[in-house]
Amino acid sequence: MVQKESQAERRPRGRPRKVDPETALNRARNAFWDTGYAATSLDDLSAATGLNRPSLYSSFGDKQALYLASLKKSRAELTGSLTAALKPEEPLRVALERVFGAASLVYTQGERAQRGCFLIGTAVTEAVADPEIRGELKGALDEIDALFAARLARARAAGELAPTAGIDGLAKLATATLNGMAVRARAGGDLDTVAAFGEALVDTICGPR
Amino acid sequence: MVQKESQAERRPRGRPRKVDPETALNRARNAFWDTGYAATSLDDLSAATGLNRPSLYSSFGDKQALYLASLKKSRAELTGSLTAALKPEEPLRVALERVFGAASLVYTQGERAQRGCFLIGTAVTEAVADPEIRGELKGALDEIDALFAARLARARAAGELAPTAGIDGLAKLATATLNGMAVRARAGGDLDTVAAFGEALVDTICGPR
DNA sequence: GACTTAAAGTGCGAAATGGTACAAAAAGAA
DNA sequence: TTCTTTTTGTACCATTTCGCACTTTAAGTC
Repeated sequence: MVQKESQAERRPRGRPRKVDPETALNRARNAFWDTGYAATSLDDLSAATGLNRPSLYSSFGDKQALYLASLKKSRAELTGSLTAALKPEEPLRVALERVFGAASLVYTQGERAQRGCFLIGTAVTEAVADPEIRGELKGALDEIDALFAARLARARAAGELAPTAGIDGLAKLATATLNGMAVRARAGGDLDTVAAFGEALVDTICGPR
Repeated sequence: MVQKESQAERRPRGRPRKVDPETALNRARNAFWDTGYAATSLDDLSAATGLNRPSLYSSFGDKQALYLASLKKSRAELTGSLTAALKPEEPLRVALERVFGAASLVYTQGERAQRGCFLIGTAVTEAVADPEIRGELKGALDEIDALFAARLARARAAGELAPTAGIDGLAKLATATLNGMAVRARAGGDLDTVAAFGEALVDTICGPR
């Protein structure tokens, strides 16, 4: 039988949660984002989320499961916002500038220090030893390649790019540029330094302004 | 007084080393390369080098010092081979193809799995929490930018590039491409996949073949 | 052969880490 | 009020980890 939810704040049965799983996951992800998977202890995660270890376990499983949930969420957010930012109703240059401008801002934010992209900053190191993380990372990167390629193909069809433009190659260059920006942000490069990568790529694809 | 070394294999005073520091450092670096700084324990390093923990300590200091030595060595090797590969006597395309071809090969090698670039695979994660690692990483990246930029400026002066070409931007794109290739390799991308990034960049800079 | 030097090897200890068993608490349901 | 349900909180355990004190070994030197 389907339960009817007359009101959204219908309380479940037992003791109420101290913090809802969504924000707990966000906080845990922030902890991983700062220090990486291996260097982030369960005590760190407990302090970051406000949940003690047993509560973390009952909500997310062990440390690796919690990290994988963070990783999948980041991947979903990333591809989602990229899809939205690349919307085809605008000129290619506008879309690309929005993508790389937004990336510059996000990558150079952070309380402790600039953190770059979650995937680049945390999953890349773990990918060699953990096949599941590796697969998730590869899936995300391939997806980003495909999103750029689709948008570039559309631009070429609209006459914004030369008919001979190598769509797949340019798309890979766009993904690599995002990667390079994330790396540079974590290395401490300031906003202008990071943004310069995006501008260089946009100029390369769309021609100098 | 300067000590005269009549023969190169002049033995020092005490018990001979089981393994010379150079190869020990290489082996330790390999261990870090696979699993990253945080996830590589002193026992792992001991097993990898063949030295027990006290010997590691007396030779290199603590774990962080050993890692920093690995990092600095990798940086030196990287900039050194990049300088050599970019030698100006050849056409720009040849030099760039050698750089990115060699990177593809190196990045997709590894016993456990493909390991990419040492800096990207290990230092990027640690850079946020460790200012010393961050500084070393930033120094390496800026140096790579500068090496590419110098070579591109020379090519432009030689008429291989348009006089209007944005040297600094293209150099940053080249560095970002290397970063992206390292990321992709660690994500499990095969040699052709990784090499495609380099080819896309070379075509972009030098024009399609 | 006795002495010195420098490295290897053994073993310990304090702390941190991942994980869990079990009790206490906070809510709704009967 | 009593019972059920679900989460929180406490305490604990086994293992790992980093680091070091101390002994032993292998060489050269006198």
